[in-house]
Amino acid sequence: MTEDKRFVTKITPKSKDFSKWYTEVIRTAELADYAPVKGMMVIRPYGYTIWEKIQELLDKRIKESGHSNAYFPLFIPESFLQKETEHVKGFSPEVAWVTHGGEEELEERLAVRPTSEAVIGNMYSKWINSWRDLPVLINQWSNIVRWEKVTRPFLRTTEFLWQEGHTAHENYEQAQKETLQILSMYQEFVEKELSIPVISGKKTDREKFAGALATYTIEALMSDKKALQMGTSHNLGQHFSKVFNIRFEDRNQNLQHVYQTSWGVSTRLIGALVMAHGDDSGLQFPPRVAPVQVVIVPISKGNWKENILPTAQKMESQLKNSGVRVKLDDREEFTPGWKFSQWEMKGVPLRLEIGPKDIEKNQLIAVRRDTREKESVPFDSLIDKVPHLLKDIQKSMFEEALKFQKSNTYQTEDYQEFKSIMDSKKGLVKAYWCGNSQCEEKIKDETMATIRAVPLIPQEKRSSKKCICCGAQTDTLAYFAKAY
RNA sequence: CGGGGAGUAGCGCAGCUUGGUAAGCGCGCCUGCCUUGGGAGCAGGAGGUCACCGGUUCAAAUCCGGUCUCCCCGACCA
Repeated sequence: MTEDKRFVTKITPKSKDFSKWYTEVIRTAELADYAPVKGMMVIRPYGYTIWEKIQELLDKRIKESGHSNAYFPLFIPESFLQKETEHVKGFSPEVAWVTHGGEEELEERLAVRPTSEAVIGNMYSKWINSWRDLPVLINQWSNIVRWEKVTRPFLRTTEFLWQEGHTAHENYEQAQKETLQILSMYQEFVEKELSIPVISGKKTDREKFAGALATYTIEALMSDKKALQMGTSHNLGQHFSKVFNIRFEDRNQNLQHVYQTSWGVSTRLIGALVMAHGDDSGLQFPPRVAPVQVVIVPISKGNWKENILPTAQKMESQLKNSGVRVKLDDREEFTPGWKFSQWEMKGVPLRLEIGPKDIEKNQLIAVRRDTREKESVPFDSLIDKVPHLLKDIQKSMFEEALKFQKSNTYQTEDYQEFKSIMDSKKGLVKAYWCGNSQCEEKIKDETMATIRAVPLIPQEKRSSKKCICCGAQTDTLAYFAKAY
């Protein structure tokens, strides 16, 4: 009978229906809610706090590596977008257009930015004249609109928030160096702060950014064993500088076009946090980005307001002073058990319980969200113990995810085996690929798997094998997976 | 964009086949009492333009047409 009651408020188990679990958990935990316009969502305070943490931690890295923030306009003249043909072909199906200002029809339509290469290119042509002006290292935090046909909260929404870096350099080598430096910055950021292990590499021509020379990506395996693109870094070469006429006089007094890069990560990272770490009880956030790192639940028993609450409050202020994001749940209307479930669902990494028995023993109980291990902690060591536990949770969440990634990564040279893995177990499959997009296409048609990344393997470590699809000799190894 | 499913209280749903009696259930919410170490109990109470627009009818949550949104599976997509 209690089983029935519990079932009502519980979310759909992840194993039963992953999609349903995903949307339910996002709404129940109040990360986001659907907005009245198709494909758009409201990021609620609890979810937005995570975005603020991501911004804070990534912005620091962006600035430390020499970049500065700026802000470019939301609207882009249609003629700008059309200058780079590949670019416009790539984005035109998903651009939203402004056609009127008030009642007046505009002479030229304005695109709501689907990305900012075009406006920024236009501005760079005015700002850059000499090699002394280079490199230009600018980042912007902004919103983006892409008219997507299929949308899902955080993973793909009509409007989303992101960061886009746009740099200009003297030569190809410097642009390439920047592209790869950013890629490894993203990898380090995602693995350290979000506790999500990624694979990194180059995108195939089919999957690269519209208008780029080369696109590099970090990809992670979600817990339903599908891959998610977490961030990309593009070497744009001179494509945009040629069409936007971004020229400079180089050190040898020759006039030439700059070499550019662009790179971004978006609110999709929040979706990744949900799918990589969540379980049947709900969300699970790594402490570094968790909106609430520690929740204190006083056991409201007997005369608890006099006997227990003051201690709980003291714990709260001690932790707050030592920089921990802590919340004291002193609501009277809920039982402790209810609160336990509630905060687990919301993904709080550490819970501290304090009850009459603990007061007697001068201790409290600490419960980890990831392992659910309970341990008693003496009051005296609270301030030392909590940061230590949080650090450990951060680390072991990464290790758990890495273990999952490894045990769901396969390597095969047999196409039948490849197919059967994609059919049954799913996950990442490493296989040799000839580099031909026809093979890539064929594999996609037959297995639904796409090439997520071609890992960057140094020449001397390469070996030569047969393409999984056509059998041609090749030294290119690729990661295949079904993807979001 | 194609195929399928759905929209009734904050959430999950029943009612629709056969139009009228009935806007109903569980959870949540409010008030009070009592409880509180893993989603307590009792009593009372509030809450609905039945997604929207139009049509048929004496009468529509229920029948018909259209629109919007969400979910699932494809196609497409940094």
